This record gives sequence, C-alpha cells and structure tokens, in this order.
Amino acid sequence: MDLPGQVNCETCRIRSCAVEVLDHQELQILKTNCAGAVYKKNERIFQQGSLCSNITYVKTGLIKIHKNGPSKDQILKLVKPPRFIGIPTVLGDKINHYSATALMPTTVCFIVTGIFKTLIMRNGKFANEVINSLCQDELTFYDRSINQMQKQIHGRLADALLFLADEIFLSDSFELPLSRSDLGDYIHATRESVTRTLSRMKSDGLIQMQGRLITLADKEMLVRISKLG
DNA sequence: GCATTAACCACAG
DNA sequence: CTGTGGTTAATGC
Repeated sequence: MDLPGQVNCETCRIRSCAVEVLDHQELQILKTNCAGAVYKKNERIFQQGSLCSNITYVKTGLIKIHKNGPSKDQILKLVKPPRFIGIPTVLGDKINHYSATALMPTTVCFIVTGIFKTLIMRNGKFANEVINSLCQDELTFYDRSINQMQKQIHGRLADALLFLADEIFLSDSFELPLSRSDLGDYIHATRESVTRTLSRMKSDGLIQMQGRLITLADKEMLVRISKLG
C-alpha cells in the first residue's frame, strides 16, 4: 500500500453524492480527517475479523467484498467505484464481518469513523445520501441472492459475465479481473465447473476467450440463459 | 433404470 | 493457476 496521504476533498473530482451536499465548513472537517491510499492487485484493503477504524471510499479500480465461510471463501459482491464500502461495519459493529481486496490497481480514501458519524448527525442531506446508497446496495444484494439460489451454473455464470460487461467494464470485451477460482467463489461453484462451463460457452459460440480475455459473442443468448437459469 | 448436474479428486501443463 | 478426465451423489424423468 502506497500513501499519497494528503487529499483535498474540496477539489476532488470523484467525490460521492453524499460528500457533494456538504457545505464549506463540513468539507474542511472532512479534508483534515481523510487520507488517500493506493493498492495493487490482490492487496487486502481490510480484513475480516479485524477492528474497523475507518470508512473506506473506493475512488478508482475494482474491489471484491468477500467473506470466509465454514468451508471456503465466498465473494459477496464486486464493487465498482466510486462507492463507499464498510458503512455497515462502522454503524453496525466494530469488527469487520468481511474482507475487501483490490482486483486491480485501486485508489481509496479513508475517513475517520467519528467524523463520518458527525457528518451524519449534522447534515440531513448527507445522511439521506448515505441511506440511499445503503438501500441500493441492499436491493441489489437481494436480487443477487435470489439469482444465486435459484439458477444453475450456466445461468449464474451468464449473470456474472453480463454483469462484468454491462456494469463494470461497459464493454462486451474485457480482461477478466478474477481467476477461475475467484469466479467460482463469486458464482458459488468450483473452479472446475467454471472452467468447464466457460469452455462449453466458447464451443457453443456464446463467448470468445483467449486466456483471461473474454468477448461476449452472442449476448442475446447469454441473456436468455441468464433468465432461464 | 437412465440421464443430467456439479462436486470431488488426481494429475499434467 | 488452469484444463481434463474419471468418479460419485443427488435429482428428475
């Protein structure tokens, strides 16, 4: 982790909707209690089980939120910046219930927990934006849970590919940021099943694939597979 | 029964 | 870290 350290929230171009509604004085408060950091691919940003001391705001890059279950690691969600992570921890418990790891070079800002709470108490609009963001997250998570539980592997993998293309990379052709094993943790499958299903999709002409470079060739069909499960 | 799905295991690049 | 193949348990005609 490198520390560019000092940041200026007043001139920051990628600040959140929440921070957008802060007044001048509040921005000053934030600025003096905020520090930037840079993570490389596969570097842990915070660790499940450890004490949570900061709110994390992901500015650029891509991260996974994951949690060690009884048998193996599970990726709860992929977070595309800009986005706050760790709000549930700060407001709900002191210990991280999950880990966050960078999947590509990622920049974040840490905000001192107490200051974050102060801003919530002090500025209703700020609090409202925070709640909005939490609600969105919860709704997406419900949808994803249903999909994971009721679809079989082709549908789940199609979901993941469509999500990566449409939500993360905004392109039908992208470099897979996850290993096969990670992808398995994400869609609730073994790495072998991921490999097999991907090569099946390739031979069926649904996708093109060279190593980690994926191109969605037949999106209509992928959508149908995703819907049918 | 028979087919399908997907995990588990082992071994090889 | 990946790809493949054999095996196996569960589920559904």
